Parts: sequence; structure tokens; C-alpha cells
Amino acid sequence: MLSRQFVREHPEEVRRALETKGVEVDVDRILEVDEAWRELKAEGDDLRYRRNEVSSRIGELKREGDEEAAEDAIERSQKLKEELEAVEGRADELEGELVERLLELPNVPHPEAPVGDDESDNVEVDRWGFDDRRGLPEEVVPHYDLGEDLEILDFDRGAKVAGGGFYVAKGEGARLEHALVQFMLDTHREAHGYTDVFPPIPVDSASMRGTGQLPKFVEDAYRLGGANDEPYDDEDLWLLPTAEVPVTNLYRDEILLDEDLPIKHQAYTPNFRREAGEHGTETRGIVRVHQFNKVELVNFVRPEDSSDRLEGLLGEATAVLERLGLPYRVLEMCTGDMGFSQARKYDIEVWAPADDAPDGPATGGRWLEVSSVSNFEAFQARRAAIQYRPEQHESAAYLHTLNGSGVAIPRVVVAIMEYYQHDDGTVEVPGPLRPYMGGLDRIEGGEPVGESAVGDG
RNA sequence: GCCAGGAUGGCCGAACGGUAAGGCGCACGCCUGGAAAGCGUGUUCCCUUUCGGGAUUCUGGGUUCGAAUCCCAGUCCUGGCGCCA
Repeated sequence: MLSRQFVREHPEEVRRALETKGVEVDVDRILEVDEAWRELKAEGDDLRYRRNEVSSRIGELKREGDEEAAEDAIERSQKLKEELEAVEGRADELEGELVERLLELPNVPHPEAPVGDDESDNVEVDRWGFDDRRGLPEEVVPHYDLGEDLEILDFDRGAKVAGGGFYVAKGEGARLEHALVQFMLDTHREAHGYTDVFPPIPVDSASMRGTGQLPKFVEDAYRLGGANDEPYDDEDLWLLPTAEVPVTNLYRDEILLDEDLPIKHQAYTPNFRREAGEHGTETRGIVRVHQFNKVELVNFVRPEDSSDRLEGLLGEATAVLERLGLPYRVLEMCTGDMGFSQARKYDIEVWAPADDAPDGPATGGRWLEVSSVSNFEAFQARRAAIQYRPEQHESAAYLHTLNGSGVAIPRVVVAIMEYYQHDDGTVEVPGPLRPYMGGLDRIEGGEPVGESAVGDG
């Protein structure tokens, strides 16, 4: 959310900035409502002042025993009360509309973010690991085929127990997921100074609004105990779409001390996404699924530190891929592609060599987004009321929040299965993961179970 | 799930229908050779160029001219009972 004051004082800047994000916003209406609200508020304050005076006069008269004068005053007070209710009623309505409109207003992009319309205007700022990359099999088998061959990924049974878009990781596949989670958590804790958080998986509507998922993106979330198009209130629960939601909201409605900052939290959680409107895209494999594991990095910083921290966060996320030896690139998102609540955002895309995509690298294969690293500045902090007090006796100020995936697990599994694949269809375990898999250095797969496997060659 | 008790500023804590004491902390000032102590002022949010005004006793309703105080509902905390991986 942008501050009323900022919109009030810089309407042109807001209009221009939001245009670069490709959204149309009725800034005039907001200014109009704000103006009208302030007038009513002044009027109401004045009426209240008069009523307070009369009220305290009643107290005095009663104490003095002048019942007659007190009755007169009570009558005046009743009249004022009626006027007051009318004025404040209208003021409340206007304020409600104002808040509603402000909540739907996207964040203003950072002035240095590249201006552009869509993903074709994103800027590649870094590419790593291609100069000395591994030798690959003649024909790299895509992870979805290899995963079934090795009996480490099971799509049919995932669909059976939960529906399409859910998968089951089995045997070495499940162990690989666990190993990646632990490896990432250890890396960020030990090398980057993160404190672990293991949050609740259901989150309430207030949290979803605080980080910006609601009200705009209802259709993407899994709701507990109600249909998505039914009205919801603050206490209704949703399955988290990213650990960003519970972790950022940890300090909702709180004022932190200056010396608490910066706070760096990491959280492993499963993530749940309906992927509404994505039907027909990426139906094979684990690139786009309704539930996936992710380690999320969330930072709370002083406003003046957030730009530098964004670069730091990017380095912390890419460090994971570098330790695993996985080639990747970094894109800076243009204004039109960065999303509702971001002021500045980088995407990290790992290289998966099996399927050639039109927008993949010259070496073949395709890019898979494994992390989004974003600076929200005060946008989320204002929605969620997360403040800090720069000086103990002074006003509280909104801090800045940032986050980045550190990183999404299934797409790293894809990259490992394809990039570390051998001619014989086994997958080498990257060195840093071996301690997390009991020293296992190669995934050789397991035996199928059940009648359907009999006679399967 | 049931019963009982509770929630007041950054912290502690009074007021229990008449308009939020006091203490601690913190900031600034005075005092001092310097410090401590002492004294004074300030310490949340909103509107207002200023002056000033309004709001705020967990949240939302209600009663009342007036609610921290009374009533209803909810949230959270504490204790007891029940249930439970």
C-alpha cells in the first residue's frame, strides 16, 4: 500500500509510475475521496470538540447540583450527538472506500528499474557456469521421463491421492528433496547469517492481505473451509502460497527496535498454488505443480539499507546454485513484468538442458525460474503495519521488507536430474548434497511396485 | 470442548459511570569542573501551514448526556477439567 500522504502529495509521480507497470488506476478518484474525507474529518472533530465541552460541563453542573442547567446541557449534547453521527458515518464510508482503493494500488517501481511492457523487456544482468560446464549425454532424458524410469517421481499416484498437478517423490527422489532443504537451510544459516523459522502452513486472510496476495489474487490460493468466491474475513484460513506470507507477517502490527534490524529469517515450507489460468501449460513433470517445497529468505531492514540488501539477497540465493554447480542466469524484471507489490525484482533461472525451449540459451535446453528476489520497500510494511522506531522517543516509521526464494526445490531437482545425468540413465549427486544423503553419490533408482509394472519390459 | 480469572502507554501499575494517578525507562534542557543525584519539559496515531483539535484503556457492538468502568459477542493469555498424535 502506498501512503495516503504520498499519493496526495505526488499524484503525478504515482500516475506515471503505475503507467510503467501497465495498470490503469483512477488516481483522481482517490484524491477526491481523500479530500472529501479530510473535510468531513475536520467537521467531525469540531463537532466532537463542542460535544466534549458540553459533556464535561454536565459533569460540573451535576456536581454543583444545578439539575436544571444540566438538563439543558444534556439536550444540547444529544443534538450534537445526532449531527456527529451523520458526519462521522459519511466520513467512515469515505475512509472505507479510500482504504479499499489504496489496497488495490500497486507499488511504485524503483526509479532505476528498467522500464518495459512485458517479459521481453527484462534485462539479463548475469550468467554463470556455462564456460566450464559438464559433459552431457548425447540425448538428455527429460526429468519427467527419467523420474518415472528411475521410480523416484510418480505422477499417476500423485494425481490419484490429490488430483492433477500433485506428484509423489519416492526413494532417492524423496531423499533428494530432503537433502536439498537441509543443504539450503545450513548454507543460509552458516554462511549468510539467517535465523530459521518454521511457521504454520495455514495463514489467515489478514496475513494474505499484508503481503499483497489478497484481495487481488484470491483465485490462486487454496482456501480452507470455504469457496474462493465466497466472502472471507480476517480469520479465515488459506494454505500458504509461499512462506513469505507467514514469515513477513510475523511482525505484523508490531514496532521493532532500531537495534533489532536487520532481521534475516529463512523458512522451509511446502507452498500451495492453484495456478489458475495456467491449465495446459507445463502439464508434464514437476516444473509447475500445486504443491512444492521451497526455502524462503525474508529480510526486514531500515529503509536506507534496502537497496544494498536486495543485491545481498541476490548473492545469497545464487550461492546455493553455485555450490551445486548448476548454471544459471539472472534477469532484472522490467516495470511491466515485476508484479503488484514489488519496487524492484530479480529472477534467477537455472538451466535445465533436456527440453529445448524457443527462449532457452544457445546451448539448448531451457531456463527455469527458481527464485524471485524482490524489494517491496515500505509497501508490505504499510499493509501489515510493521514498523520500527529509529529513536526511542520519536515516531515509529515503516521498515522495508525484502524476500527471495533460496530456492525453490522441484526445479532444482529438474536441473540436477538433467544436468547431472549420465549416459546410463543414472544421476550423479552433486558433492555438497552427498553428506545429506548418507554419502550417496549416484541416484540409480528403485524397482516398480504392483501389477501394472509386470511385463513392463 | 467446558469452567474460572485476566488484557490500561516501551515496561510496571492505579482509577471500577463524571471525562486516564503514580512509578520506571528513554530524549532534551537546567544544575555541575565533569558525572551522579535533583529539577523541568517531552515521550502513540490522525487532521491542521500555524494556533489548535480529534482519537486511543485487547477488538467489535450495545446501554447512557457521558463508558477503562455496566451489558453482549469475539480474540488472545493464565489456571483447572475433558480430549488427544
